[in-house]
Amino acid sequence: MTSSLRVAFAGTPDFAACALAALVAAGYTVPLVLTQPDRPAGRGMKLTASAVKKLALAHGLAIAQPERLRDEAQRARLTACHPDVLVVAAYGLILPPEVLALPRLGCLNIHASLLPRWRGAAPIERAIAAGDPETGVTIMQMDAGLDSGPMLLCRTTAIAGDDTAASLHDRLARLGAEAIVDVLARLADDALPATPQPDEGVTYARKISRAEAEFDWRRPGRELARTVRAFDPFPGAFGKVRDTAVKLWAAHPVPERGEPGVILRADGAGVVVACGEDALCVTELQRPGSRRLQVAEFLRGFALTAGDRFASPMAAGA
RNA sequence: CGCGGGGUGGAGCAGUCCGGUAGCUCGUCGGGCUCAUAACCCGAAGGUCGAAGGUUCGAAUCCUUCCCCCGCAA
Repeated sequence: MTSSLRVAFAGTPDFAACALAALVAAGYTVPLVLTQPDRPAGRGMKLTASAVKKLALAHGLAIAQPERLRDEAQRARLTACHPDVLVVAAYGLILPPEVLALPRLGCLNIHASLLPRWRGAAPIERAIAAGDPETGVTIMQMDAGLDSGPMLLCRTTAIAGDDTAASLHDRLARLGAEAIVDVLARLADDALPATPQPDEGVTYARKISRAEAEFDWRRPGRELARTVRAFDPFPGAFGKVRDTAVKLWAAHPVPERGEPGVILRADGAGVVVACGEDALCVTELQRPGSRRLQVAEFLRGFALTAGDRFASPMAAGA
């Protein structure tokens, strides 16, 4: 690799780390890596470095972890490293206009959806939950809006019936990494036209909240089944039975009917819960303190039977 | 010191508060019943009760330290 591009990087979680790894592997000079400050996280709330920071440390790259980028002082190190381009992936900070204008070739963002669909925070989860047949990654030139900049390159992938947020995340992270390397190679040749995002088809992928992880059983089983996959591994769809929050990790819709939330059957084949339309057959679950278990094993330690019912969060909140 | 649950034959759990060498469901193996079966009946194998130390005549059970798994909260 003989590229002379100086590629600064800004990102935080695994999705971003995957891209950074690809840039390093491709031989680019990465003069500075921006990532979120270490935060208390996980059990014990210990201060934890981001995935990007760990990778940067492993490669001996310079790291900056500003709280914000509004002040000149906070941008000092970025300015000083004179990047040709700044690659941004799931960074978690708003880039002010001054930063967007700083690199000679601008700022490129790796976004995990086929823009303009699913702009925003949780594109992977929303695409699965919505039942999209396919999704992908988009490399775009960043502008002042939220994921609204002109597109340089898209890579698509079909969403399989058994894809979870985890599996799709990993696939998109790899696609994104390949795509950004591809774009940078062509960017140098100035051979990459930017396509403005169409006004049609814009949707926003709002952040996944804990509240929506608790199932409203009045929704169709088909939707709930997709949500189970969309919320795996985080935050994990769950329902409350016998005063216990039971997480649902695998489920499929079945053509049965009943009062929403009521368990129609519970055996080694699955726990069948009635929904708004059809029913949901849950085949992998987890109770607090325990691990994920296949139904048969789960039922040995937590006896659910026909007639038990999952609580309805909406009714309780009203 | 963020809060909390748990590690018991291959799997999932009970027993731990009120110490006395372990039980349930399932699986496995053998036999039986049956046209047949993932069903049913009879029998068997299989556990240093996460690790180390301590208290005790005696510890899965009480005390100390450590390792591992997980839920909440971020």
